[in-house]
Amino acid sequence: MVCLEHSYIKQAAIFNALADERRLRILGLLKGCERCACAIKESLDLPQSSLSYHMKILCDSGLVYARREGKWTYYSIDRSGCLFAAELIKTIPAIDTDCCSEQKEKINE
Amino acid sequence: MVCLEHSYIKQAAIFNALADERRLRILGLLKGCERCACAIKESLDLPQSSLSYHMKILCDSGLVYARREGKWTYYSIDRSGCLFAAELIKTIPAIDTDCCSEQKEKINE
DNA sequence: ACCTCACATCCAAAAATCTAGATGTGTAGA
DNA sequence: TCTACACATCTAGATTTTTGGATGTGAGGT
Repeated sequence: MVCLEHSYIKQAAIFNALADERRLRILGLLKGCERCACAIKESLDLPQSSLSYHMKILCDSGLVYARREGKWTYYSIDRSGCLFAAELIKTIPAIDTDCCSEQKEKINE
Repeated sequence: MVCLEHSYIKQAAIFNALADERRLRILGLLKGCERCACAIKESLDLPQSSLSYHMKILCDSGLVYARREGKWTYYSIDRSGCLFAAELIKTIPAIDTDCCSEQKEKINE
């Protein structure tokens, strides 16, 4: 059983990685295909250092996986990280609500 | 069919609302039960104006619903907003990947 | 009408994030 | 070993976000 209380900071890091238009665009580019930094850089038209900055945020959050091959770095979606993120967000709407049942009774009055 | 390309900004706003430890904590408090601002304020030990600021971000993102009753404002999870967010994040891991099939063939060589 | 309460909004300062040029690091080829 | 390349990291400045006290607003209560 995971203690959500102590993982809010980690959760926030994941959502923060998703909270940027360019990073979402990068994730879109990585859908299904590994790409090297230079390819992403050209697609998004970003300075190299800026791309590197955003890639680091995505990798640190666990959403993206980086693989070094010679001079190139290939990035790809980290499936397990993304599945974790999807699980996280599923817990938020709280479709199955058990707390505050007394309040529900109030509403039903 | 939704054009994801043009909705990255809206998506980013939703994830941005989730990209903060305190806001996640607030969503945790709201799981299943409506709460008034003062209750949340006491749980999180935040100045009133600061709480109001975070509640506005959550409401603007569509994740939380605010209801006025007399002097009090009651907040609750906006289920449809959260379901939309869950749908969004589901599209990111790209479990079903169709693009770049030529690259997959390369890998299989 | 006046007061208080619950909350929203304003505002200036503080903190965090982002940008992009400069520099550093590791790899590969000559 | 020298050079070029691909990318990471550093850095200072720009921009954005957050904070929290002050103030505004609307709903009761007296």
